[in-house]
Amino acid sequence: MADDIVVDLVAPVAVDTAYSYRAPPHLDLQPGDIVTAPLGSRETTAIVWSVRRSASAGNLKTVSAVHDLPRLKPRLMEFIDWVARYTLAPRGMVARMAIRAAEHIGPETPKIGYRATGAALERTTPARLRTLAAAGDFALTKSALMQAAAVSGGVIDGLVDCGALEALTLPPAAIAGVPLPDFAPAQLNDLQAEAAQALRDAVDARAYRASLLEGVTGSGKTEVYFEAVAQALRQGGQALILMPEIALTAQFLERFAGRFGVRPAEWHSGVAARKRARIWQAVASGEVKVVAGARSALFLPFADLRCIVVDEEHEAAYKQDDGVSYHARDMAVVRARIEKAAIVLASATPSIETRVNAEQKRYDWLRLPQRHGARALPDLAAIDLRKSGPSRGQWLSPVLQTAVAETLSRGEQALLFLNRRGYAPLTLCRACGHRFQCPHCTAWLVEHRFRRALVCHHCGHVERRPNVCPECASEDSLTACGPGVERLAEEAAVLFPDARTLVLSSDFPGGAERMRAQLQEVADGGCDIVIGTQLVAKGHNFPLMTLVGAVDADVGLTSGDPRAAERTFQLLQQATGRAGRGEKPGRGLVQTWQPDHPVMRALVSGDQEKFYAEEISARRNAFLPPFSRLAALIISANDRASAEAHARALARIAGQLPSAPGYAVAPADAIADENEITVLGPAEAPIAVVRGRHRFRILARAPRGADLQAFLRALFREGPKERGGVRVSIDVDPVSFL
DNA sequence: CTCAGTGACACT
DNA sequence: GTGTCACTGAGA
Repeated sequence: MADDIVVDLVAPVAVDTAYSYRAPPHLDLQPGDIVTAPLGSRETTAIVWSVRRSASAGNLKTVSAVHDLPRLKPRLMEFIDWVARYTLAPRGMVARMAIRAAEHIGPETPKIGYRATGAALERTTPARLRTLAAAGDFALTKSALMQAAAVSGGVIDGLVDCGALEALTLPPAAIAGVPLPDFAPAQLNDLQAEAAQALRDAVDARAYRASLLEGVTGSGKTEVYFEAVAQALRQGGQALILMPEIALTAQFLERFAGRFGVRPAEWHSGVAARKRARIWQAVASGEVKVVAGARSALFLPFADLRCIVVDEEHEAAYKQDDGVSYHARDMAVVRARIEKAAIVLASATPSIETRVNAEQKRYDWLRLPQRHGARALPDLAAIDLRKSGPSRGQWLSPVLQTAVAETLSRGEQALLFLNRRGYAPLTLCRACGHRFQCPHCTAWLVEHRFRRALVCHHCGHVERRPNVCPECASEDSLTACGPGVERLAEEAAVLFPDARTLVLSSDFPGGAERMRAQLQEVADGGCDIVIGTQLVAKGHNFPLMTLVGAVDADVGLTSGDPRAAERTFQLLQQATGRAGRGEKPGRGLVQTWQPDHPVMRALVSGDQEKFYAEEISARRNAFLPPFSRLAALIISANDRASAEAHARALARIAGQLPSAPGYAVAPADAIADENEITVLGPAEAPIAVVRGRHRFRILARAPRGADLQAFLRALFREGPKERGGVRVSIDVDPVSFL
């Protein structure tokens, strides 16, 4: 009897192991094929991971069918394996990210268009005439025609029946045009040209090569990395540009089109499932040459990837926290290594991790220290809130008020930047001193006057803002303390009653689409004063903006996270960098209580190097990333007590594992031994409450090179059995250390 | 005694 | 991830 063919399939389910199936010989399955197979009581899509011969496949289920999709390349499969091992996520879940989009490939429903034939009508009605007038020679879809002629579908059907309109099947729209590497090359200055040449060489090398492209806002980083993309195109290869979701704007796509003639294929959560499926296919076939996408684009099945760009490399948004938790910037480097491609990490304010990699020569280091063209960097000054702060009940100091007034009088835009959503960060009772605190965490409740609610920004808890103090029952005694963007808008409306003011905050309804529209409106000059949280600081150009006021620059500095200084510096640098990107020079005013803080000094003096030097040595001394590696176990349950009990039990067991010399309840300063894995025990309070689940966290810290993954796997194996709805997940390379 | 809601478990 | 099964508590 002939041997049976057996295939091992990785299904998009939360398991790590591949399942074996019998393969019908006529399917001729190869690794990378996408198939359907029975799993439990249903049929699932799965990836053929390996093919072998076996004497007895008698008790195995049989593969049902092969999809008519391009085979996944071995390099993508290797990447999936790598990510799963590194992040300790089930391999099936990582595979799912790579093929999720393909599952929406259905038989393409052909679009029907309608066109006037010119045939005479037996009976004319106003609706029919309108429709024929709107129809013309171009075929329009039914809904477009209905809209244009303001008629219902019945009229169109009637016209088709009597021959005045004809229905045609429209050819499917091309998913993306072909970008031309030499469509409109930018004029580069000497430094840019030099950096661009280095990147072209890196792409030409056809080998893994990582480069940090560090350049101040406005120095023309984009033009430079476009040259790397162009070089990949000249070779007939593909390129991927990763960006934080918020930065993927029409503005960027147009800029790309200006350089290459067409827009790149777009990949983010706002793209419809069907369209994503088509892009997925076109990327696999090599038809799509350039993808600009959010972090999930990293798992696309590129046919021939030669270049990856990670724009705004330092952004925390590259970290995915739900489901498989991975850092897209780091995984992009891994993908580039596997694909033997060039990778460019671009930022004005690189992460400490990337800077250290550049300094240690793991990455090439390309620097653009000046702004492109004649534009100077904005003129920055600190406003010492202790000496020249605003009067009581106000948040804008006299200096800033004057600056805004001057800016408005010149017809230019001002940005008031305050990284605090809502109306006021704290509400207290003047009568009894009661402070509104979140029942689940230790955070204050933030008043959102617009929604008439008190909100916990830590865990999402919402309650109605009462009029009476819940503690002492006094009426009208509740006072808002401190500013939020809503309160700032109130102040701006009083100070500048004639200015058009727009508040931009991520918690306003309407989602990402509305946000993009509003950012565009600002860029087009649709308002005079923009009041915004961190999202206005990022990735968008406002050519008319000449003044940026950081209203409370110290926000975030006291959060206790060792990355706080780095993040505050990056944020303020980016926010103030919004000023003066158009024709006119910009100015930045930074209101701070701590003008002597290293972050403020570095910001105002422009001495970024000193800041990096200090931060890096502080990290080295504290044995923090990138001089160690961190992973967090996240223990969550609906019931706080069981989550906490489980976290404590896990920490206790971790302390007994051979590779762990012990654990400390106090974080950060408890290093048992720099050469061994240290477990920092569970915090007393839950880290957060997410969707009703209380989350505790245990940190594990390991020296570079230690097998942190093996340790965590052992901890899982030896750990207490999960019960009481307790779930444990792992976050390798957490963005926040605490 | 039935039914919806919850959690544990297995899936080749 | 998702379907199934056992178990629970509310209601006829």
